[in-house]
Amino acid sequence: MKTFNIGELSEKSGVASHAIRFYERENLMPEPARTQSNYRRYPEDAIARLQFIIHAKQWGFTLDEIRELLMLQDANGDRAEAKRIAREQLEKIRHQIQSLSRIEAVLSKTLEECSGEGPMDGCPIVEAIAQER
Amino acid sequence: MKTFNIGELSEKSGVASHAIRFYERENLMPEPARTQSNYRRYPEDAIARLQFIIHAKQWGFTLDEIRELLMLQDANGDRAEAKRIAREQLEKIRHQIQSLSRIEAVLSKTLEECSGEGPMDGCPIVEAIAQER
DNA sequence: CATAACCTTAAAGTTCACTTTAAGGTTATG
DNA sequence: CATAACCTTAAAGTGAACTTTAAGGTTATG
Repeated sequence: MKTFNIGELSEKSGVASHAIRFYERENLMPEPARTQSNYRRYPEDAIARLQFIIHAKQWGFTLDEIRELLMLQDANGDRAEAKRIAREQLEKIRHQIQSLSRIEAVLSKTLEECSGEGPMDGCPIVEAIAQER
Repeated sequence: MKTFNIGELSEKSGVASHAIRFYERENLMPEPARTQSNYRRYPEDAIARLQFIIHAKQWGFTLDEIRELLMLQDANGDRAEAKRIAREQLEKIRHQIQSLSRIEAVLSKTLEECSGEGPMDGCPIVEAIAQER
């Protein structure tokens, strides 16, 4: 099986070498084997693990949550736990969508109302922001 | 007209005293008058200004953007500028809603697929995150 | 008139997720 | 065999938006 230096792993995974070391310190990546000269040597599946991290980040998981998921995987832990983490994440995302949608509605309505001409005094945008609600 | 110490303003506006001083350093709040003993003395409209900042933050504006809006107001500047800032903000919010909605769809589908029972090995949630897409 | 509850400043700490810098040691290339 | 291109560590820096701490000075209360 092939093994990689940190630079090669960085290229293959799209994660900067320093970020990989950072993930190691943060217990997201396991400590890899070392060469005689103390260089990190990674097995091939390190690529998949980094890509898991990247995707989980895109899904809005924090590094703390990702660490939890990875620890469950490493321990071949309980699926119910993973489901709980994912469900909490879904809840968070739905909340975000809701509050952003409310803002979107008010902001787009306000923008329609504002001619974009004249001085700030009485500008509907400013007044909408100043509004209590 | 009434004037306030920073603590009273903090209470009335719901913004911590230290945050108010921070906003002053960041040019979001004007330098207020001082008493003989160098205490800040705020006029009543400082409350409205802080509430404007709070609401604009809730709308997702950064402090940089809020500073811009406040400067436009202070200068009684051009409404077209304010509209541009608000339009950019609307664009950002729409983008966020779109990507969150995509994530919501995949995540909720994945959660339905996962029984929540058994070991992690083969868990659809983990596999969905690991997936390239 | 002591002391609690305010106020002042400057500077450092917080969180997140890294990136950058400094000061080296190692390996590959011409 | 010089030198470029890697690798190592520890520590500091980044940015956003504050919060906390330190070390005081001032004002209100019993």
